[in-house]
Amino acid sequence: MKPYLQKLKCLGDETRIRILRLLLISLEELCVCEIVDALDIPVYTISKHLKELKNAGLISEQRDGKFIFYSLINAEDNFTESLLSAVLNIPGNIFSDNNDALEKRLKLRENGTCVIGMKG
Amino acid sequence: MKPYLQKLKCLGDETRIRILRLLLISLEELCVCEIVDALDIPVYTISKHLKELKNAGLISEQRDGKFIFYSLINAEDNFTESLLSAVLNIPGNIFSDNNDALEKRLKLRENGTCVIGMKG
DNA sequence: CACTCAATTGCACTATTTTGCAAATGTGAT
DNA sequence: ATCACATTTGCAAAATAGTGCAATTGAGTG
Repeated sequence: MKPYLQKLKCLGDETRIRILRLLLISLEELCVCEIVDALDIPVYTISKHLKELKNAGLISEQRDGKFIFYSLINAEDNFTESLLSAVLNIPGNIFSDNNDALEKRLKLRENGTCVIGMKG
Repeated sequence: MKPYLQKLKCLGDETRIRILRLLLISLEELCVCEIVDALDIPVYTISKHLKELKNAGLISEQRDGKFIFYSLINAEDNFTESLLSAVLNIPGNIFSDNNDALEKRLKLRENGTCVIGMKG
């Protein structure tokens, strides 16, 4: 039960849902500072939520130099797949501000990767 | 965001997941006392969780004399549908004790409805 | 109306979770 | 080694959620 409950609990927080949505929509790995700018939430808060999502097995982490990128795991089981599909089925307008901010932020990438820090 | 988050939060509690599983598997309305016996959890705890599930719009309530029956809503939107399908995708063995107890309890029905109280 | 029983509720208590800040870590550059 | 900067972490405070019991409601019955 524990792993299932852990994933479910993870989805019970607005910030984590917003993070998952960004990753679901953008379909690529995102740098912590890009997520911070897209959601306009303090780094340490984002960082802690990312940790929980990772512990729950919903996202994975790759470091590239100074930057740390997170990406969705690809759901290997029906349970996780249904969960992610639920997140994706939340109407998009709720997230339009976040998406706009992310889009703007992603334009600042160079060679397809993050090169600037926070407060961009 | 609120209604979506409310449903998601609802799924972050083990007791509520067990209640939903019973309703999903049995595919019929269940009396509070039947749920109590199936899960072996105090009535007042069950009652409070049922209330939350109802407030979240996941189940509905019908009184019939002394007894109150709860049943799953039929998901009208993709979001809710995905959520319920996630619950259904949790491996069944975790719930086998509950299912066995429920089955035993349902045998005590008369004319297809609950006629006895708690601690059956 | 009084009694019984199913179910809910109010309140206090105890987790569990979230947040905020300051300090620490890790990495690249000078 | 020092500095700058992205990110994480530890710890205390604040907010939220869950539990247990006693009291209450609501419905049926004598």
